[in-house]
Amino acid sequence: MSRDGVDVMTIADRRLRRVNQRLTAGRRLLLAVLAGSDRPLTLPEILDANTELAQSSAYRNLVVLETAEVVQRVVTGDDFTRFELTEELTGHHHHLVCESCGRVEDLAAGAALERAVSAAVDDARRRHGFRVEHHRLDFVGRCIDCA
Amino acid sequence: MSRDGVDVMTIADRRLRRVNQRLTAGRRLLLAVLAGSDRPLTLPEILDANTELAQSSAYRNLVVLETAEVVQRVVTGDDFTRFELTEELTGHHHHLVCESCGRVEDLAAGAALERAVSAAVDDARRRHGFRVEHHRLDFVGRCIDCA
DNA sequence: CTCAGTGCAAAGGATTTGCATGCCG
DNA sequence: CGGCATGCAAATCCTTTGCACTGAG
Repeated sequence: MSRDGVDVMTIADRRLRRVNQRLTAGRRLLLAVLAGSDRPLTLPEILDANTELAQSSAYRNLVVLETAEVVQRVVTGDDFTRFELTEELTGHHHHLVCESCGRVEDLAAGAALERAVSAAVDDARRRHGFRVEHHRLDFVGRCIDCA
Repeated sequence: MSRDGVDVMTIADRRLRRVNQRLTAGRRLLLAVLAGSDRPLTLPEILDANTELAQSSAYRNLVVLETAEVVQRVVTGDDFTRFELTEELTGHHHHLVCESCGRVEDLAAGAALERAVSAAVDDARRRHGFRVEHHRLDFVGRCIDCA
């Protein structure tokens, strides 16, 4: 469980209003599924956990939630895009991507690592004029089941 | 230019043989284009640089080169997968991904950052039983032209 | 009532694949 | 000659979109 469910809904409601969208039943359902997972989920996984919602509505609502900055996409290269709550809701973390089964787990970020990343961000600004907004760090390998 | 062209072909030839594949003219062409770029390229970009090759052949050969561990995919989330030479050929680096225009630039990795990453790798092993093979770090933001 | 949200079905589009042809060894 | 690489065209399949309907306010 990533975070207390009430908080997520409250924040989502506020952010949706900010972009003139409403927190509907379907969106609430999606958020509940994502909040109940400790890893990003594919659309099939989301629908399995939740037979109530049509596939197209799920995709459409995820776009809305993404626009409202409540949900973000995680692209790993396998067939499906995955979705998770934004890091402001779950805390900054990285991903462990199993190249055998495709599974994606969350890994909490450490302070030392983030400090080193900050230095690299400065480097990117200085050497490339690139203004970094955020970063993503994926560790690719074999999960405990596939090892 | 990522690396001396002759080296790339020699290494590619060796690795292709290792998986019972040949270094054909088309594959040589693809490698030359990738070796001549300082950033990962989309398939349309590769074909633009190189009118000689059919789209399907390009895709198919990239799969072969990937299997031979000469080429690797870079997935950023926009419409196209990108391709680059494997890091053993180009050196370890990270990516600057512009969320406005989609452009991807290379950023050389620093020693301090890689040390911190190593520590995180150990952490993943200890806490998740995950065996990390490699990692990818993308900095997402605005490139100098889009800032 | 009105308008946004929903579901179904169809379209879109990057990538993959089938198959006939040609070429390298 | 034999088999693999190639090109064209068609298929795949995740994701998006069109459209008519429904329900909340």
